[in-house]
Amino acid sequence: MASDHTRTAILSAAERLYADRGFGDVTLRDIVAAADVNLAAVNYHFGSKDELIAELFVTRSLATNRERLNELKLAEEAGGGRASIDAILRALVGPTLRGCLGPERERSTAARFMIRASIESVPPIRRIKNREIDHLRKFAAAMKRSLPGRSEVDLYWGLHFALAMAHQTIRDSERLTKLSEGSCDLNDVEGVIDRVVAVSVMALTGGETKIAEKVGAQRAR
Amino acid sequence: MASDHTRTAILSAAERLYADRGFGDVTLRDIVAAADVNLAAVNYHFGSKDELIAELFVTRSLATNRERLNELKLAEEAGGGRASIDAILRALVGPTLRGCLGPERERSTAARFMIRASIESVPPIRRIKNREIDHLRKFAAAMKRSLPGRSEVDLYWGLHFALAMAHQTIRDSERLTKLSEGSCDLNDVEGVIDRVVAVSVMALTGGETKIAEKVGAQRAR
DNA sequence: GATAGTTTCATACAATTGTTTGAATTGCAA
DNA sequence: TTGCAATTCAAACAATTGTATGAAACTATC
Repeated sequence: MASDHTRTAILSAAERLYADRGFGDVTLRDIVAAADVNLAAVNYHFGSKDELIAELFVTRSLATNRERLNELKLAEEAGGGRASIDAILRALVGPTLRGCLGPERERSTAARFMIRASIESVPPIRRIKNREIDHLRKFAAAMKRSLPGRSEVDLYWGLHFALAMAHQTIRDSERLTKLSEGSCDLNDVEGVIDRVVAVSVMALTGGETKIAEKVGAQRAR
Repeated sequence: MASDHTRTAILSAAERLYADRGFGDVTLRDIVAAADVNLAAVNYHFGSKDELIAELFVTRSLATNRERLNELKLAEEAGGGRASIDAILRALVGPTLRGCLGPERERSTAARFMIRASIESVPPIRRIKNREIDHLRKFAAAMKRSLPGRSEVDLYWGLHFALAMAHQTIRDSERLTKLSEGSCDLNDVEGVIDRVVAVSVMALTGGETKIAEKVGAQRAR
């Protein structure tokens, strides 16, 4: 490989086009035109369109996961091996939200690409997301250390809900903005993170009896 | 229209195929083959493929919205015009979750179709979802009546988070099952609803000071 | 039972798409 | 320079897809 020029030109053109127009209506011809390379170059360098998309997604995905684990490590070190549940959840949802939210005009191509990936969910990306579980398991383990008294089921539900709130906020920030007529400030990223974390922490700690009673009562029906 | 036979055959074949195999790889030819009608029938009866998909989705969507509003009305009548926040949120997320969750083998075609629609988010469906805001506004109004002391921003966030938890649970129940190695019982639909509602209620009531402090502190940075 | 309107049908259209091919070009090492 | 591998290129391939067409079949009304 003399110089990655063609390869990187394809990658960045593809990321930008997918970010701008979605996976649905961007063709390889659009990409090679924007990258100013030959059509066959995509298959030569990546094998197929899906593998190109996959490479784009794994790159950004691994970066986010690294940030998450790094924040988790810092939190655990600060807590002498046991991080607070607040810090754990913050490490989980913080990098994703910071990466995708914020003033629309300031959003990087990478951010917009990841938002698209979150909304459209095309097959090659779905396949990769399915392998994300090992990564999440590390957070589940940390949560278990942080809240040893809590049942595993509750922890998993808490983790699930935290991710749900974060992802839906990314995916559908527009709806919340419209619904609230702009009064919910999605540009205040740290404020959003605080909200998601606060609710998640409450789900995992505050409502112990409440949830246990309700779910118990439900099951006994 | 002598008999809707062709029309309904197309609708139910399409719903089943989309439910089973997703929007991505079901063609009009697949649908007409399954419905045992002519290819041109789709364009004749629906105008276009997208309009067919739209009709499928609006039908199910309106049904869910009716259920939601009905539950809301019952709750408000029971509370003398002011429903409890618990009941409001239950009316919001209950119908959707009941419609889409439950034992996989017992799921109706309609349920599986709506799960697909939630996962794949194809353009005609996205367009319809964007018009859902008026419907949600009714729940926001009910919540406002139920929790007059709460700021509107908090209410919108609570509504947003409730829907986030419900939808992510539908969209990604598989991940939660795998992550928890089956210990999170997603077949206990009422139990799931209880969890979502309980967390949402806590988000809207329990943590008032906590969230206010945190968000406030954050904003002051 | 003729007629007008509706519905069905086979077929073709037109455009798009990812992929492949084989030759040309380039870059680098011997 | 020569030779070889890597890369680029134009062109074509092959398959799919939604849609349009115009004739045929059907239905119900008068």
